[in-house]
Amino acid sequence: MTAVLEGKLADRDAWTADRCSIAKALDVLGTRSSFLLMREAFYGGRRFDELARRVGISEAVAAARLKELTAHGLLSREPYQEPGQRTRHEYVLTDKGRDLLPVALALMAWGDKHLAGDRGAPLSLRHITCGGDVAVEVRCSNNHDVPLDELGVNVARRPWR
Amino acid sequence: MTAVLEGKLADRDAWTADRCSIAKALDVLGTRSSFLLMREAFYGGRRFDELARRVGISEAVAAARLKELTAHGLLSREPYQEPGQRTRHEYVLTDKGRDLLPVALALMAWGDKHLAGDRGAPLSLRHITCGGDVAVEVRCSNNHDVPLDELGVNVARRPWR
DNA sequence: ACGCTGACTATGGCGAACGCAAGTCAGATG
DNA sequence: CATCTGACTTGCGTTCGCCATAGTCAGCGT
Repeated sequence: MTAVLEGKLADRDAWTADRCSIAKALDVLGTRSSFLLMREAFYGGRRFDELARRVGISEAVAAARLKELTAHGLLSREPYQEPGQRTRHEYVLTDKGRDLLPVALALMAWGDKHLAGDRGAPLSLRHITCGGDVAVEVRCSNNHDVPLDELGVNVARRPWR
Repeated sequence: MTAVLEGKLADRDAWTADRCSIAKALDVLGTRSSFLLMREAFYGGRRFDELARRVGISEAVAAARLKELTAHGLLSREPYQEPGQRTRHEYVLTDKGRDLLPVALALMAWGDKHLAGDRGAPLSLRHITCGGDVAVEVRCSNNHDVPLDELGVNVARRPWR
């Protein structure tokens, strides 16, 4: 019960996953603290010490991770000023960072299902404009739910250039 | 532009994400090598040295990670025997491991979009029973696509007990 | 000019993750 | 019985991620 490797991929010894996007993504989000900082950004966290505190990491680590995340373009460091306060910087989600939402929610859903204790999932998600429950789904363009054994993996055709 | 924290969650100082399922999931899948081993399992990898080689990690690390992944119930270690060969063990996906598919595909999609080089996404996915392209989507029960700013986050009601 | 505060930086130390190289072990084959 | 091979284990050294503590720095308010 695995994915179906099609075309050239069928011969498992004829290729390696060296350009794998999963591996590249893990290089960017390699650490627990990076990912949890993104979680806080989704929840609206913006200020340095707030992010560090909520994630539960030291300020030194927060500084290092935030530097990486901004360097990779997941967050951007923007100046802001509260009245009567001096200019400071806040960390806001970029489009690239926002696109991680399905990853975060998929991970949350998996944890809710398989790791939550007796008390079940701590949070629930709903679509505020219609009230419906929210889930992450693997779907095809004909709107079928796609289980692993119906997932075909191919070498992508080279985009025209 | 963030998620909408509703109910008790609205006061960001009144709670911490201490039971967060994302954090728990990251504790299990904390390392790059763990996750890449799961990727290989999705692709059908089963044997020890095959998994280690394809992920590109040393056998020592592979042994340690596979032990963790089986302990956490994402893989199970099953005996098998090829004709004329002695009994060996292979690592096969459990339901719990298979449920990580949305996470893996979401991560792949993100990497494809934001990290792939000039040559674009290396792999493409299709639904083998209908031919449609496959994607990971954040959807509500009324089938709307849910962007971050329409995502409401609430404290889950305690399941009855 | 001085203090205060938020946002970092610096230093030291620890354990975890990893690679490399070498060693072990079980059992089918000859 | 000796060999061979896949599946590990062991040992060593390095790097990484992290914490704790302490220090720096900028600029607003007084």
